Amino acid sequence: MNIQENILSGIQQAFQNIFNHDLAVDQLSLAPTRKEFEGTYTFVVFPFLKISQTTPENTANQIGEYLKANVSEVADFNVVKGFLNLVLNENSWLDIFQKIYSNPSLGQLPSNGQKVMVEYSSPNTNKPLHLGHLRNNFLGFSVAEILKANGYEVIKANLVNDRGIHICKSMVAYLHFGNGESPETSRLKGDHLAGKYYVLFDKEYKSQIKVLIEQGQSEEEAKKNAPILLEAQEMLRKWEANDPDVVSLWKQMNTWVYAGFDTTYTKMGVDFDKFYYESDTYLLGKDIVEEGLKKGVFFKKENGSVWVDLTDEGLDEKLVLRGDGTSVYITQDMGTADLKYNDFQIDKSVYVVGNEQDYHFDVLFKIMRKLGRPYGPGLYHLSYGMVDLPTGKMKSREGTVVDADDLMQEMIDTAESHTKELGKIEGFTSEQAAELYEILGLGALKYFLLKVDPKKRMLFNPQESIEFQGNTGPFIQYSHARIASILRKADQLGVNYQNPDFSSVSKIEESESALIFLLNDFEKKIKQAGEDYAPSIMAQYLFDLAKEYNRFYADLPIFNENDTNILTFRVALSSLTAQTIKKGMSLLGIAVPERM
RNA sequence: GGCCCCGUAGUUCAAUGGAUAGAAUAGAAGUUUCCUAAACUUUAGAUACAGGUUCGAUUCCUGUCGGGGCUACCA
Repeated sequence: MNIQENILSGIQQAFQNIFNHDLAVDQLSLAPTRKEFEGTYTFVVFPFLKISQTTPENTANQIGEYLKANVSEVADFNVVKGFLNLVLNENSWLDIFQKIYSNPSLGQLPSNGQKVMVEYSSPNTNKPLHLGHLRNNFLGFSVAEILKANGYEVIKANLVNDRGIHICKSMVAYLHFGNGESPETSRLKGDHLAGKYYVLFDKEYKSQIKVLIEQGQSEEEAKKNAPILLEAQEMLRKWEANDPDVVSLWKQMNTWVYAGFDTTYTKMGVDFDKFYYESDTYLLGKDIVEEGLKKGVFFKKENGSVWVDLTDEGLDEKLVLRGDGTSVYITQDMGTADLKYNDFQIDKSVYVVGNEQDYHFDVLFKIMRKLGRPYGPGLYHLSYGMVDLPTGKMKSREGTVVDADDLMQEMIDTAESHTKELGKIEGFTSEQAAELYEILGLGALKYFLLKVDPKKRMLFNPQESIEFQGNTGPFIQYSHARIASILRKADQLGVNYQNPDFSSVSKIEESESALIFLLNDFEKKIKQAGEDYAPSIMAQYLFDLAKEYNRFYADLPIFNENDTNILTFRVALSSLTAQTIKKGMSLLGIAVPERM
């Protein structure tokens, strides 16, 4: 039982003994005391005045007296209006610290026996990844790691969109303008090569439209009749008919693209346990349409098209199969949902997909629940907001995107020049230096994209957004490096902080208890981040922790301390902070350096 | 038009219905014979607007204004 649970159960007893009223513990909660008041935890009594039948002050005072007398950790209390502020005694702080410090599996909750799949990334194979994909990939990876820490068995999945009209566009343009170019001859990464022809397609398409309009067609007609578009559509038909030439070109281009993606994923530091390809799954789901018709969940219209009626759930009627018997996207998504379950018997399934598809997933999940799928209640759309540029939205076709590879490299370069300016790489080999620049550059980028609530739209200003000071990844990394330096010194001096004896430590400074308070919160934050699928909660926490550590660091010079036990305690406190930062940052997919 | 999301310091972000709305950055002023100044300390600055519910509203409800998304037998 941890300290908060202890106090809450004390409050529960207080209500029983003083007001003769039974309350469940989960009706009670503690908030951290604001720093302008004395105390650690605050209990707000306003909601319970009906029970106490007296003034807020009286209620708070009576509960305070009870806690002081009956809960050993509570040393004192004060009451401000309806706020009961609790002061913990010094021994409790040490007890709390020692309990966490001796836990061999810091930041890892025991297995809950559940399996969850996190699908993320899910790129199209006609173009390279951009800034928006970075948010998706970092989010997906981080959420997967956070769920692991919460005790889930996690399967990271990537559903690659490797077929369809967009790939055919790149292929057609390649046939026209490619001259047999390959990644080797052009020295372009494969995904960038495919992207180049996607852009070329659009350029040619637009100029053909212009010509057709000049010849007298309406814009609408011209958009449908442009020869290069007709070619792409014809190519898609051939692909579906398994035309050997088309399939061979398709395989060739995808092979190039995957090699490019591999490089990018490695740089990002993300990975996957399972790949699904839409070329394998795009025909799935038709059996579910049949099933739905039999169960009466779907209905058929006169022209043979199949629909689901979701008006009772506040949505519309939605098409699930075309009149000609061909699939729409949701048909395939139904099939893939079943496929995932059949492959892994997952309890939960998380889809990391942008919020422009909110409606689509709302419909998909409601359908699967109506069909009574066992995994239905565990379906979750992690809907994240777009990343905007100061110039507006990014568009791949028009080339107004921030390329993922370029951006990561710029970050690493910036980290390098910044580090050199500060003169911080004395004694580094060139390999070590290069590794550090990568850790810092990617740390800054990942932290920047993860510190914001995933649901919210965010702005990325390439000039100003990425910094290395303040609420940033490098600030937290720096705090870790500082501690690492202290631990090296402690090791040199033979300080036994691994198995410390704190029996003679009697006084806890304010900056120490504030730090212990935060360290004690780590597990709670892991749970919250998992329940809300929100790495931002972890990011904010780590920033607060690093900030608190730097305050402690400036406040109390460790090696000037004469009392060996106190010195050892402070080194141990530093060590636990470093471990917490390291583990917490790993949940964000961010590495921390030993020196910087 | 219909549906959904969002409006918080100059800027980028916080705040399970709780106290005097927190940070960071940019601005102003300080800290280094002392473990890494990518740090620390001090200072100034914000809930779009109008109602309502509540002991208490940035948070919940209604309306207005502003921004974004969805609205195809596309995804």
